[in-house]
Amino acid sequence: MAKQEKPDWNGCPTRYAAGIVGDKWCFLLLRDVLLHGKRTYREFLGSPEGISTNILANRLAKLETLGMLTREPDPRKASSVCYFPTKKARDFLPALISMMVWATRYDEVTEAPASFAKSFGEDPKGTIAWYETEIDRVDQALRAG
Amino acid sequence: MAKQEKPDWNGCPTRYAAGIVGDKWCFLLLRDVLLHGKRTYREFLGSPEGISTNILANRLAKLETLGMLTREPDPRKASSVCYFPTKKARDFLPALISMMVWATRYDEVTEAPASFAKSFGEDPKGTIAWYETEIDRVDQALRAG
DNA sequence: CCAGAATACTTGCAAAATGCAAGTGGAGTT
DNA sequence: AACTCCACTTGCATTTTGCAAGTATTCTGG
Repeated sequence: MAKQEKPDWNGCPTRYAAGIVGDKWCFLLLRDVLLHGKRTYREFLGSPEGISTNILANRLAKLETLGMLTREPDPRKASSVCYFPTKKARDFLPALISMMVWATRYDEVTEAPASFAKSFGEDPKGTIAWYETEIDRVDQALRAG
Repeated sequence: MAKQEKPDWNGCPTRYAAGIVGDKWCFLLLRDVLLHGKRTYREFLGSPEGISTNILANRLAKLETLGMLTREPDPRKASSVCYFPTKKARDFLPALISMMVWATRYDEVTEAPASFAKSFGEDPKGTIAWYETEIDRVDQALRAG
């Protein structure tokens, strides 16, 4: 009557994060949504990494399924679609910024100014709040039509 | 005489991070090294996600190339090998913990106790210092032979 | 109202990455 | 000398990716 050992695939928070962020394209899409104010398919396609159209469609669907994005018609134009970050995605901001701070330190060709890491180190909450405000600005402008 | 536009593949810190962490297996190996004190091939193989041997070898080499791990003979046994986290890897701890805090909030079957996120929220530096101490303990014990 | 452009995808296919099982080679142990 | 343990490597079938082309719906200008 030994208790069934299930393969330990649930429960580990790192593994949970890896399931979402442990994919280059999902990771970069989150950057585009959270940091660069991108919301449409066309904007995502325009990112310098050059994601291909089928992969983009696949990852947008994945991120929607995972509760990171919501897919809504563009109020400005019915033929267009917007992907908005959910609260779950916005709450990922501190982790994303943490990774940027780390990368800024170790990527010798980084574009990010040293002041970025410094300001986050001095006032993490303020830095995050600033990005949240930017997200609100973009989304409110869009939803207003 | 237009200046050559290079495809903007360098410089973005998020992209730099994505190049390392935007891979499920690298991500989980960093967890094993930084959080679970694993150092040998055999220990990594034992993780519940079940990485296969060729992929493990490939990712260990990748992480070594990226300066996240150093490969050294095991002082206890010359036929064995240890992978130690570099400073660059250790400096990734805050980001990793940030992601765990986020995952703990959104993974409804998380194993992590609520107290974990709470203690990190109240004293992030202390939490990170605690993990650093653990890493030192493991590595010093190993290197002592 | 209609031709052409724009947007958000889908499809097909070749190339690359992955997962699995089995094998290799060297050191330690009996 | 035989056996075991460890850290990989190899071969091969399956899956995922990247690229190019195509489709359906919605604007836009004349």
